[in-house]
Amino acid sequence: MTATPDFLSHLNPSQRRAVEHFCGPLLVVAGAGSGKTRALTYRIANLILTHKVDPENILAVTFTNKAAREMKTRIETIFAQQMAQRKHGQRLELLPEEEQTQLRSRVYKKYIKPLWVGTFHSLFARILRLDINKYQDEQKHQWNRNFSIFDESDAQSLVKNIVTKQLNLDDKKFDPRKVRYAISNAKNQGLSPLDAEKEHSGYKGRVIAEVYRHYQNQLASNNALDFDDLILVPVKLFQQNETVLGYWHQQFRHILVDEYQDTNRIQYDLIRLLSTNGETQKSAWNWQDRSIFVVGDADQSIYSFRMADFTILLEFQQNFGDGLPDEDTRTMVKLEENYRSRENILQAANSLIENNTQRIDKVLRPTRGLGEQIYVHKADDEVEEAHFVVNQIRRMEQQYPELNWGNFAILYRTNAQSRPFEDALRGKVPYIIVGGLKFYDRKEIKDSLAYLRAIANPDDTVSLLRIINTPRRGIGQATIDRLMGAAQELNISLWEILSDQTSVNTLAGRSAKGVNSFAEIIQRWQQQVEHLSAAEIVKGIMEESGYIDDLKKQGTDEAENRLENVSELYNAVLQFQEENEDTSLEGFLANASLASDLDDLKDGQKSVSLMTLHSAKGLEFPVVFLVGLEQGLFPNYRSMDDPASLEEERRLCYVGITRAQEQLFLSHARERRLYGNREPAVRSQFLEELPKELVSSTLVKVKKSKVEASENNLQSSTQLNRQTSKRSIKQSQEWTVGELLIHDTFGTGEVTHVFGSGNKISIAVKFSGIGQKILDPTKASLQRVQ
DNA sequence: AGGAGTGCGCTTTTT
DNA sequence: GCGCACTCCT
Repeated sequence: MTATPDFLSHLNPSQRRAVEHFCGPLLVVAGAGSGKTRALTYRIANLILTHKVDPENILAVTFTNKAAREMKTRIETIFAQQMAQRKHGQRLELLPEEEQTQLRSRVYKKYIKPLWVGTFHSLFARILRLDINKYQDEQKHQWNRNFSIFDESDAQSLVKNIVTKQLNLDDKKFDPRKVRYAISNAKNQGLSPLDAEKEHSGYKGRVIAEVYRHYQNQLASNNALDFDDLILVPVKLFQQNETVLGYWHQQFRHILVDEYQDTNRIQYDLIRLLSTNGETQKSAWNWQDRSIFVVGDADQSIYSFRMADFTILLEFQQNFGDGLPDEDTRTMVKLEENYRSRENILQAANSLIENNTQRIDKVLRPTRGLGEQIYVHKADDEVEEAHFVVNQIRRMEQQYPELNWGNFAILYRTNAQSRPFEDALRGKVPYIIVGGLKFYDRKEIKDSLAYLRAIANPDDTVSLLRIINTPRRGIGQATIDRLMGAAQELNISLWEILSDQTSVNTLAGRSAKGVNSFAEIIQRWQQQVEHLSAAEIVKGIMEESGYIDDLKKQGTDEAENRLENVSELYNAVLQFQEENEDTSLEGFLANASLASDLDDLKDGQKSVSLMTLHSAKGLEFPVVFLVGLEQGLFPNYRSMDDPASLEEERRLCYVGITRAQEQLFLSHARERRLYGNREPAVRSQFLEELPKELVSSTLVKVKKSKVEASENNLQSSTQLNRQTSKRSIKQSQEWTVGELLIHDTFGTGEVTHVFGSGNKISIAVKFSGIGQKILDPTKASLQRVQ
């Protein structure tokens, strides 16, 4: 590999400082759209290329699995590019396809696969599968490497069961959801059930601590962990076992954390333990050949309900850095140029966020043209709002050849708002909904996974109970109660009863036959788990259990759909096996529990994206519709009487606005259905916080009667805004000779000629070391420099 | 044991 | 306005 990587020329000076930083701590304050992913990926590449860091010594924490995948792909491209240059003296994309694939797969194997890139949860689930046998909690509970990961609904029902059945409490007074939240809270402060008991003197707190204790006992007896445990257990393990900590400290010499403003205390503890080997004295730290590199933006902190705490970011300079003022510090870099959005959009975002008091001043310098005004649409109700948005999308898609459906996003505060938009889009425009009912939350998928979990981890009683009578095997509640009662009395797991025919025959009475045949199927697959791939097991167990036949027998559309989903799950397993070396059932299950809908959002998919503002973090779209801007909805009524929560809502709005590249539409309705009743709605205060001169509401209103009308009508009603829109889109193509730009694959270049006019522009760009290229600016992905 | 019918409460956001 | 939990009936 080359000694001085030329890819560094793609960076602006601050990005370059961040990328070239080698040892010790560094905080990168990265505003929206300032190229932080670029900084992260280039830095990783540079560590390996320039500083000869072994990829397996790099730990990079991302916020979603999707971000992790993207990061890996981008690093792979950098390496493949370098290799193409060195071995063939050519740009990667100029090589034969076959050659490219081969190069990429070599790069992947050598440099990408050994990297530790993922979310906190997936990375530490992986570490726990290696080391959890060395851990014991305060109450001497232990787990083994086949542990199940309980998702939020598993956790929820466990709590509910404890509150209502085991402790016979009033679930009005002890709302299982609130209790679960309190437990999560305790875990995120690193408190054990015993700590929680000491912490609380009041009745309610003590009861919750008791539920927590029961909850933790049950997790342990199921050999299961919840999401919080995936972070908490490693922290406790590292604290109680310095050999284990030492091992991982040694392993992860370079730690990178993305979206640092959304980490919470316990995640901070984890990172701190790993990077400092548990030394509390700064003077004892040794940064030789080590670094901690975090990237974040306090203005985009939107996960405090998940205990995220952006003061952790603000404290980085004291905790890790030199603590010097901004002018003198060597442990902080600010990325302030925004390469994403039009100036109008940026100014709106900036004005909005200035209404927050809890922030550090940060400027976002625009690098692109002024762009369009922001349109605010006042709709009659949520149905008309949806029609407005959909019609606007159809118009623009038709009008601008450079726009496709995938360039539009509809963002809302709550998942429940998606329905009217789906209704308006259906049959007309391809769309995908991110979030809401996730694939892995569907009944048939949860059932399938329960079969797999029961096979991988026989102690997982929750899963066994889910499927013991699904499909129907004539096993009723009475039988289940007797089996469970016996297990509890003997202090053994349900499975130990089920797998013993004598016990079953005594306890289950007339259902014994069903129970025994169920146990026998599970047992047979358990015995083969080591020899078979996850895919073979899924296929086998779902057929043999009668689950598939049962659905086929039903013959309804719904059952048909469920069958499709089950086979979709099978495909997911196959895909997982292709992408991962760990093809074991446990490997797949861990992945499945931590997967999210967002992970499937692909760029190539030419569909309008519908999602919540939270899901939209980190994404960008040429045209964004931010809908439902009404008091009580956004900002949400639960946040309105608490200043800190209101500021978080405002940050959420800020995140939404800064997703837009070219054009931003905001909408609100005069009245809206809520729980089935029509309620009048008031404009969101956030709308009032935008500078008047940036906003326009003169867009031609589409009347309800026109909604079903043909394209002709749509065209005529758009007359007014056509000119202005056109100007905005065109502006992105206006290039002048001498301008500098960054091309995704060719790097930095200078515009030498501009050909043609109007929509048919092409430009000639001179790239250093590559020469001149003629590009279509509407097709190529270009970033203007300054 | 299992299906059908009724009433109640609910909506933030997610790894 | 919908999903879920509970009850009653076969």
